Amino acid sequence: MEISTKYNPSDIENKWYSYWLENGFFKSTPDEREPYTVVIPPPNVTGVLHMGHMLNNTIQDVLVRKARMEGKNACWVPGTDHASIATEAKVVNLLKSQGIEKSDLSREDFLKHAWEWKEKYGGIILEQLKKLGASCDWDRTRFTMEPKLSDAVQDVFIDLYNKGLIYRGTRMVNWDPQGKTTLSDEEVIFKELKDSLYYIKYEGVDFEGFLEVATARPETIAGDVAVCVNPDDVRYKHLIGKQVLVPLVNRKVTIISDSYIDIEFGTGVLKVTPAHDIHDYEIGLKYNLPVIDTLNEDGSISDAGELFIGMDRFDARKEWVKALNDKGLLIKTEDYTHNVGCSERTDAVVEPRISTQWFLNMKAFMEKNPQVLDAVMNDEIKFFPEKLKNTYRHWIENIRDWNISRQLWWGHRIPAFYAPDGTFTVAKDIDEAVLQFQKQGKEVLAHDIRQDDDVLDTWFSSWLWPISVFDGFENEEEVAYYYPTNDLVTAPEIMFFWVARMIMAGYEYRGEMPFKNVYYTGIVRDKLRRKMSKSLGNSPDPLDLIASHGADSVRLGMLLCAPAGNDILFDESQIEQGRNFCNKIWNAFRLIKSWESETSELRPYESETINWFTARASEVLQANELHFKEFRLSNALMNLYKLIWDDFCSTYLEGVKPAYGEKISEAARIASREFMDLLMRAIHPIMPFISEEIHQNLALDSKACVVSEYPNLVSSHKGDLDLVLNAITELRGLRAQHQLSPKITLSVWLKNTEIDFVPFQNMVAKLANVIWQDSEKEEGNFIMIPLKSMEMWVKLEIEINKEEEISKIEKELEHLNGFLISIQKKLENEKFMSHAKPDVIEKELQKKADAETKIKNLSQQKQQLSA
RNA sequence: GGGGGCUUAGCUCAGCUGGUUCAGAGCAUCUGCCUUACAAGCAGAGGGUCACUGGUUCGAAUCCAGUAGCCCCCACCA
Repeated sequence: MEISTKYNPSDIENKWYSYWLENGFFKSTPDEREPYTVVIPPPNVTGVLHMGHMLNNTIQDVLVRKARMEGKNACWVPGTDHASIATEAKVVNLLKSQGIEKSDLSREDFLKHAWEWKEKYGGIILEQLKKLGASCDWDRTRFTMEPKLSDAVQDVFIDLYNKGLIYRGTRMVNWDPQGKTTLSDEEVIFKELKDSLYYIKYEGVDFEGFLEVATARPETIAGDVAVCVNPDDVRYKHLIGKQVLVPLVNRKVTIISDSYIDIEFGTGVLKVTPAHDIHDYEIGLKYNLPVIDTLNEDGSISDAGELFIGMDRFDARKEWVKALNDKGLLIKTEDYTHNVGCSERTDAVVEPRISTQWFLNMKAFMEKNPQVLDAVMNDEIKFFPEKLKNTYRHWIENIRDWNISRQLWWGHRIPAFYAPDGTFTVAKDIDEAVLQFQKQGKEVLAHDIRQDDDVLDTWFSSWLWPISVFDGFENEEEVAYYYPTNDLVTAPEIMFFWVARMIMAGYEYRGEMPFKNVYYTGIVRDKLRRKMSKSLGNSPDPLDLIASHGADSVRLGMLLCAPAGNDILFDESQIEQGRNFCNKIWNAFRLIKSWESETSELRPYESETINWFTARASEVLQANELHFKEFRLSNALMNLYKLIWDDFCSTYLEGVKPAYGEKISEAARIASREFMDLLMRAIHPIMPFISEEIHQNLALDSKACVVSEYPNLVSSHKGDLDLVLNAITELRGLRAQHQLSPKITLSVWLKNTEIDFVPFQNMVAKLANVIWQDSEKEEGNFIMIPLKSMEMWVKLEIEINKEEEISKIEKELEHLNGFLISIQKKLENEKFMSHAKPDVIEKELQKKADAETKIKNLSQQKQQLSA
């Protein structure tokens, strides 16, 4: 049957993916083999595949597939994250579009809607990963909010509470007025905003005149409880202790002093608003000032705000400015650029807010688990790229308490229960809570008790992922085998959110690291270095790319330029390169497939070519082992790309290819099929589909490619073919240089042959289109090409410009002589001879000898031309 | 403000412990080819003061210091 000249991925990909699933090749159960484990960074359950996922999961798949082929028990655990705030926001929006407000729903009803959403959209992203070829053990798919994982989360919360590491406290926290929840410090992103700085009059009560206060937030003026100056500020020293009127609300507040105040900034006078600024809050605590919270949870002005009650904070700001101006209290307005914290999820400007929340005491935790930092610093857990170790250390060393409670419904509800008197206990369920209260001597019944309304930060479940996906909190069977996992592939931006915390949970609950290596991928950007995002519209849909070019092409395109930690500049042309490569492979396969053989022994050039390629392939495979170990996947890929395209297709196949009308020897045909298969196995982790197709088609063994052996060749016998290839390249170059049509046959003869060239003559004749002469042709124009110490003479059918040739040779001679002199100088240099290592000197001597030979050859050639 | 990193061909990047056959690769460009696997191909070619300035060394793209530009992380002065 005729095979198409183009590789057609779509049918092939579906066929083999189903085949792999049907045969259970991705399944893993503990056995006597060495485990190789990867847990997927669980994508948001409501998410869809974007380019970042593509990159990330392609890398994981490469690692997992290679390990599987190396005979390890490869286990890649997939799953999704409930993504508390992100999912809840989506559900809230969906309901809103149906005219339903979250506030109109009970917790139970809302959760019903949320689960419906999850059931409907939750599997999409995993289905998309299958299109990419991801070889996850799908039977192990987990979800962070499924019962077992939820149990683990609650148990851990209770355990940490009992250990005194989790506490409930009133602190200034980050408040997202849109999500109406607190956020951890990591969920706040600072963005540069252009605002105004307003200079406002605070009239003196018991002194003449006024103080000028600069603020960016006039809408919080109603929350002012003092103004503060630096005690050393000569402008205001005499006013300390006196009073001013808070504008518009006319509250009398005292002028206090604190060294925190920067004399240089603004007017050197700070309005103290403890409810709305972390530093003001601290000053308030220090001087025992009241707290007036002028904002509601949705960011509108509260009753305590007195003016513009109910208005949104940003509208209220404008109104305040207008009102201040009307009263003549606004002195001036300056443009002001500063950084403002925004919610990672909702992008709303975050408000500092005093609130009672649950916290994890990180300092105490770290003191208990010093390995969390040490293991990374001493490379027990290796980071790729290594430079991120510093970032990690800095964060750990400056770690602050982790706010783990969220005012949301979608998530793991905090297992804390409150008695009517306001005291609480932490317990697995309400019955246990009753028992605990009773132990404390409180007579409460179940219906008197109220569970905490809040849920836990999403990452409070994700940090258990490498343990909980193996049910490691309830039985040892699987976790003992699979844990610690091997490689984690993730983005640097979630190093603190997730990676660091998994390491923490790992040491706390397993006494061991959760993974041995962390590969941080870069961000996928477009050609203009902009981050690919939905909102910018510069991100292609990965599924479209797969549909039009094939998964293998997409995977190759992604990996071609994705060194660890470097951003990848994605361009569809890279995928075209992948597609071209697939075609190249495909056509090599077609060629081999088409060969008819005859039962003859290996011809000398066939056997030389086979030896040469064996050595080349072995060289590349050896080098790649190191590349893979160091996660230099793009290097490994490039090596394979060149091995297949240049060494196999351009050299090997052209070398053994029979001349027109002739047949290949059976032995060479078999060798070629074996090489083809070897290359397919080598490239399989990167391009699983085309390699499986060809491997199965060649049918050299009964195993599927996906579970066949990863090739490991050891051969260093390269033979003399390099010199021959050199000759071919020279001849082709000569032809191109003189614009000789490939149809013209050149006459060639050799002098001073140092190897037996005869076996290769046919090959050279075929690939460079030459005919061999037995002896010198004394007539006509000829040119000498040096091949090491050999000389190859070529008779040209055209007139050559002797002077041009001579000047070319002279130029080269000049260069070589310069080179020779520099080496000679070096060798005469006593310091070099005494300092340099023997092998370096040896090398230099060899260079010298080679240069001398070349010079000799060229001089001779020059002489010949001049004659 | 603190910390880290980057600067090598038009583009994206390799260059591990210093040694001028290490100045490289892929893509792009140019030239010639519809050669009986592949024009999504084949065969050739051009292209870089390795950011700048000093220093260490017999020898520096490679080590050190400073300068300039870019990037990332952390902090977040009203």
